[in-house]
Amino acid sequence: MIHEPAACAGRMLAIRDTVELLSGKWKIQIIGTLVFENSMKFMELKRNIPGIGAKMLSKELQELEINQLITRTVCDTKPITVEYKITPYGLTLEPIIAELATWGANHRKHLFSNSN
Amino acid sequence: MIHEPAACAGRMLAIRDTVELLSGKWKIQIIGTLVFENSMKFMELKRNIPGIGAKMLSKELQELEINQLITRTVCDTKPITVEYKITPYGLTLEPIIAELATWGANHRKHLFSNSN
DNA sequence: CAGGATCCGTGACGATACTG
DNA sequence: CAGTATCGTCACGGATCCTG
Repeated sequence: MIHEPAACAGRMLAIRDTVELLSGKWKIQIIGTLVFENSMKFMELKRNIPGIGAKMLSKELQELEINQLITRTVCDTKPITVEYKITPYGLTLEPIIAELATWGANHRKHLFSNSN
Repeated sequence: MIHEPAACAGRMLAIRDTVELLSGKWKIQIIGTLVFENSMKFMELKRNIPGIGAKMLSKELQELEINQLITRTVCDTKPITVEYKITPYGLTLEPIIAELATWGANHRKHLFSNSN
């Protein structure tokens, strides 16, 4: 963590890249559950992420797949079924997810201790 | 990091909270520069974040201030000047920012090694 | 210089209905 | 069940002008 202007600019660019990759209302949540569960069916994901619609889930999953963060596998079960799995590269995001989770948990306590 | 359903739901909630707090196109970048520079004038921030407009910068700063992540101080200089500073609580976000930055940097290498 | 007021376009997002 | 197609909306975000 050096503090020169050039390094700072590069750091900002890196941040921008990551944020853009995880843009959208649901991507972080999707990655968050897949990092934990490793693998999940479309319907399970939909149930696990309250409020998301099929269209949005489908779209976000496609974008995540394009970026090599997850894989999509069609299982030939009775009614067709699709399994989404996090890739090794996607697992790389785990530290970010973990930080977001622990910060959010602490934030709850913070709000509470301020008598909210 | 236990793996029971209840803990999972709580974790998702925490993630959601954090993401919401940092929602918007610019908040993470603003926090990112303030975590580094600690304190900055409005105009410096605007120069430091390419593409942002005065209205957006102002709005995002207000929301960050409401959430106790930064402070706003009016300096009575010749033409008035406002200084934004990260709070101790705001500094708490540093691990998240750091993770985003290092991941983004690695992502660049990843894309390069895949001959893009 | 900081930032509010106003106007406006775009696209992200949602609901519904439909196919294989 | 998984996904697409179609349609509609609203708020996010940008450009410009104006004030203390």
